[in-house]
Amino acid sequence: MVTLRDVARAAGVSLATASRALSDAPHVSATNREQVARAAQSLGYRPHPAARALTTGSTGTVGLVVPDLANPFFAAVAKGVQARARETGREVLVADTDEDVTVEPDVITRLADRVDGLVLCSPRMSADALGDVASGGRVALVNREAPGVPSVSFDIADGVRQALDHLRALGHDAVAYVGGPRGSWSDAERRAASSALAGDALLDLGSFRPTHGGGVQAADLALAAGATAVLCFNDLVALGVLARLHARGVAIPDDVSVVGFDDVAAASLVTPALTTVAVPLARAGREAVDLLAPGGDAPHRRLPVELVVRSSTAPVAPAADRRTPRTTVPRSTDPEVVIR
Amino acid sequence: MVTLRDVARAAGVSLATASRALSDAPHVSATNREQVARAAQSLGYRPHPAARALTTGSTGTVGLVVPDLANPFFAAVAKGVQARARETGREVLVADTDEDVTVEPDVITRLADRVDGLVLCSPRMSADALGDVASGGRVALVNREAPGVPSVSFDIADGVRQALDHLRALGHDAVAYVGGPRGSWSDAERRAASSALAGDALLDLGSFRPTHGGGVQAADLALAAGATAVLCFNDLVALGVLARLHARGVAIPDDVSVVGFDDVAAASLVTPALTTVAVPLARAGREAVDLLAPGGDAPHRRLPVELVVRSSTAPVAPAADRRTPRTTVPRSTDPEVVIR
DNA sequence: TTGTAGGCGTTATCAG
DNA sequence: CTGATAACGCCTACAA
Repeated sequence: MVTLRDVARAAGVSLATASRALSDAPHVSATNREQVARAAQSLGYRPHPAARALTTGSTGTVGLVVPDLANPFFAAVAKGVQARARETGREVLVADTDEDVTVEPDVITRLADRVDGLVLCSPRMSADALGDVASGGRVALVNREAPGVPSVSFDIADGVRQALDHLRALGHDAVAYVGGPRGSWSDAERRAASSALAGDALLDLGSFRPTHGGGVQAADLALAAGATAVLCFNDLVALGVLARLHARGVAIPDDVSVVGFDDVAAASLVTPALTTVAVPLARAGREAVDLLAPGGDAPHRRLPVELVVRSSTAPVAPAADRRTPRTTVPRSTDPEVVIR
Repeated sequence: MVTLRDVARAAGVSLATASRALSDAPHVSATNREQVARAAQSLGYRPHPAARALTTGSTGTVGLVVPDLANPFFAAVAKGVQARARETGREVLVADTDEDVTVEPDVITRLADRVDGLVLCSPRMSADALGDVASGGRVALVNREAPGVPSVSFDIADGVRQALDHLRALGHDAVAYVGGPRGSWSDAERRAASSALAGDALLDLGSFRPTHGGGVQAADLALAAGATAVLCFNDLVALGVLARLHARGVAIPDDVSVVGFDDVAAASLVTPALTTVAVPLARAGREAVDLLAPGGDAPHRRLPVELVVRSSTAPVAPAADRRTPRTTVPRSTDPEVVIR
């Protein structure tokens, strides 16, 4: 391995001068600066990260904690974090909690010592615990807000409003809400917004796992409740609703309209393409790493969202025109079912 | 910050003893060992990673380079890497090349100095370049093989065989292959296998981008070629094929059968559910981090794959029964289209 | 078994 | 402007 010592020797200067030259600090003659640069170049010198970290106290890496890397929502945020970190010359250390709240503190501590700052995406832990963590060093939240901790979240209330306005404009008066996990910050936001906007007009179907399966489960409830439109916690759930409604013989969007949240890649690829509230995931990731910079207080950035209307929503059909859902649904592994 | 020095002082022993005690090295009296442990515990001592790295030369982190974190294939591998690293007490530093071959070397060098080992997933760079990189330190490949470099890949040939056998058993004789990117190692594997197995009986549709869009494009070609079954480079492509065939009014699996590769999550959620070759992605990630251990030579592990038959494949229909594809396809944003 | 001391590669402080 | 030199926190011969 080639050290700064080697470079200094090759350039015929002292260690100190070499160091200053390379970190283009002031007080270095132009000639020396160049000598050193040349020597470093030709020797292929690369500063030792650990040594640098030891003296400066800065590691040049940011940490990222997500519940599940395989979830497209978090993957998108991770891409943003990664991209911004790279642009600013930092590396990113990721940790996946596997959706397990109880490991969050452990994961965070393990990472904390190795990074300059920590981006916590959708942490499930309590606001208090979050406060403690944040007091230990620079932390930024994504898709979660907590007092005293910088965060970048989304204007969920506005997203709900856009979705509801859209549905109302199409004539839907019986719209159901498929909730996300209890205790989830972003579900609370959606609920608060929707009840403020629609009040009792909204059929609350309850809380579901934020997965395809959760949507399947919710779809039957929506049907039983006589909903003509369904607003879902996220796209994965919406996809599950779509699949189940289809299996039960209800036409989308003719018989019922479905709206998702997030605008994950799959939303636009599915048939019918999903109407959903697009959320700037990657941008959130990028901004979060910028919030890690020591700048002053704890800003709460709220990114704008936008309803993208695709094919899963349409004007309400008169009740008489709606097919009645099948009560028996064929096994999904049976090829016969899936003909369309 | 609490250092080893503090712990030693609190325990009433020297630095060296404290160090030995904590790394449970031999030659430490039981009492001292316990004293130190207690002190460390109560002070909340955590060894400084950089300092440790500086002396030991080992960072306790593994690097992971993937083309695209948002691609479910790579996300699954990343989860495996992450899980295994965590189990073995290491952290993972990820880098996303954004599918850009030209940045691979740069990304790799930047990471190399900060990690004990590097997992390269589906690198696009040349075998030679790969060899150079690997010579610089411990490297393991995933979904790619190169002489002299440890790797874990998949038994692609067997996957192709299983898919082709399945299709043949269903009576398909006109099966088309939708290829992946030129120069891709795994596409080369598929091609080699399929031509060895089916020879001219297989209609080679050419190379396509390994995305939904690539599949859309390929679908029309498959129709024009009169294929009754389509084998795709991966699931994303297969999903594109499905969507396009559907849009053109051809029934799946009645009119044409479609097979994917990878068994990404979306494959089982879509309607009709996709028949595909399941590949142990997470396991590959895990095994790759195990290959990073200094053990001897350069093993090439080849993981078994398995065809999972779902609803996108069925026996060939007599030609007379097949609908003729639409020649005009409605805009995908038109809700009318997507009724099913 | 224990402690002392040197060194890992850098940066930063201080005299020159 | 430059060069010794002292940290940074930890590990590990080596000596006691």
